[in-house]
Formats: sequence, C-alpha cells, structure tokens
Amino acid sequence: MAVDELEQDICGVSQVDDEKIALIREQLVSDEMAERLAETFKVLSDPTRVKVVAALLLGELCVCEISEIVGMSQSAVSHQLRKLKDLRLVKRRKLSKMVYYSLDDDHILGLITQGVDHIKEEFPGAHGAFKMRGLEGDVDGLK
Amino acid sequence: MAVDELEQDICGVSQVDDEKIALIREQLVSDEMAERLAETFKVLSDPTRVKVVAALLLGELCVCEISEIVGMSQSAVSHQLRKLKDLRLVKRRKLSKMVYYSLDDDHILGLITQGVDHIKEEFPGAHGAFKMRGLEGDVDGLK
DNA sequence: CTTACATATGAACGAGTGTTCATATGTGCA
DNA sequence: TGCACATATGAACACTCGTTCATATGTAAG
Repeated sequence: MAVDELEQDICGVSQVDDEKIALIREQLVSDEMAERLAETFKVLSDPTRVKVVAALLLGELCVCEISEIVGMSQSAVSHQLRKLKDLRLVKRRKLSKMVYYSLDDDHILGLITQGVDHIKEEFPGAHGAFKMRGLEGDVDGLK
Repeated sequence: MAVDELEQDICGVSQVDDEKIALIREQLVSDEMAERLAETFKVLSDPTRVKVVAALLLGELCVCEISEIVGMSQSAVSHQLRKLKDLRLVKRRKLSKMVYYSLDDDHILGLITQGVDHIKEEFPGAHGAFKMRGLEGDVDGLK
C-alpha cells in the first residue's frame, strides 16, 4: 500500500502523513477497548495479586489459605480478591462459613504464560536465576 | 494425593492444613518472579500505553506520529515510551532526527490477544459493542 | 441469645503514577 | 554559527493505589 512506502516521510503536518495517521486511527483499538484492556492488566500489576492468581492456578482455595500462602493479612487479601473478582479474574463459591476462590476462565493462565515467556526473553540466560515453580512444571501441563 | 482429599478441612492452624499450605508455597512462583510479572503487566495498565502498543502492532512509528495517533502531547508520549522501553516492550531505531519505535518481541501481541479474549469472554454478547479494530482483522492474521 | 470463626468493608495514611510545563539534548540545514 | 525541528528529561501537581486498623456481616455451634 501507499502507506508503507510513505513511512520515511517527514513527520509533521504534511498531507500524506495525515492520511497515514487517519488510516492507522481507523484500525486502532477503540478508546473503550483500550480502557478495558488497561483495567484488566492493572489488576495483574501488583505482586500480591499475581501471587494470589498464581496460587489459584494450582487449584481452588479459601481466603485464609490464600492469606497464609502469600503471607498477608486476611483483610488485605480480601480487598485484593474483590478487585480480582470485579474484573472477573476469579470467581467465588460459598460453602458454609468458607468462601472458596478459583480462576474465572483460562485466559488468565494464558496471560501469565505470555508474561513469563516475555520475561524469559528479556533475560535469556536467566532461566535458572528466577524460580518459576508451578509455571513450567504442573501448570504448563494444564494448557 | 492426600492434599486434594483434605480440601474441606477447617481453615486455621491444623497440622494437615499447614502441610497443604507448605506444598503450595513450594510450587508457587518466587517473590522475584511475581514482582517481574507485576512490573510487566503494570506497564500495560494505562489506556494511553495500551493505545501506543496497539498502534505499534500495526507497524513501526516515530514519536510525533504516535503522538498524533493517540491524541496526546509529545512530552507525555515520550515519557510513556520510556517506560515501555525500560520494560522491553518496545525498542528504538534512530534515523537522522527521528526515532522510530516498534514492538520488542511478539509476546506483546500474545498478551494483548489474551486480554482481548478475556474481555470478550466477560461480555459474550458484546462483540459488536466494543470496536476492536486492528485486533480481529489484520493483526489477528499475524498470529 | 451468646460465642467463635471466616470473610467483607469503610476510613485513613503513605507511596506511587500520569500529565503538564519548561527546558535540555541532538540532528540537519542555511 | 545560527535556526528549526524531533525527541528527551526534570520538577511539580492532582490523583490513585495498597496496606492497616477497626468494625460489620454472616454462619455454625453451644
């Protein structure tokens, strides 16, 4: 297309450049989609929540179990689980007094896996430096 | 295993429960990995940066082009590109005065795709409500 | 109705984030 | 050397976020 050939064009307000910009804007994600994507990634942008999600990759857990696993207060975990639930990363199952949490769909595993792969690519020689237990053994088998 | 059978155990400080917790902690991602994953997702947790990345999915672009496409000041875009570069989501190529940015590896496309799929799953009937231009046409073909 | 336990929630504090504005760096051209 | 342009950067502001603490809700047992 003409757009590809014009890639070397001077940046600024030339007419051809405006056409290229307009063409890309048409193909771009909508504002609403960009916002929803950002929200989804934001809920995974905290080490605590990543650990919670990683723990749930291994199976269903109740709040106090998660609390002990990630080494944080029950209140903090409950707050974070609410955010994970609001963005539909996890779902709840009540059983008497307890509430069991689990992953809502399997795109979550896909996200974590892509993230791990990206980090592996960043540091190709560091496969042994980081311990990625649960992400290259049992869980990878769940794919 | 015995761990699976004990899932109904009372939460708290019982000995069997402690064993289950210890077992999961062993399989869990390390603190360092959780932190690196969170960092990676954090850089995608802003709508502006998502749009920048989405634009770069369509090809290499210079700063002022990105600036016009996402409708933000050159300074703001430059700040964000720095964060994307620090986390190795994008790379630079200098050509005379201009600096061209492009995606660093193709796990980025994987992350965006997984995110979009997750959102589609959240709202199964809303495929037409959100416009995901560039993510179900040309770019999907790049997979 | 109490008591005990699991979980949820609201207020509040410190830490961090994204933008703007002004300015600096660096390149090409006259 | 001087100017114009593309990009980068530092300071500062309003705003958001994650945790803690105290307390509320809900459930089972005595």
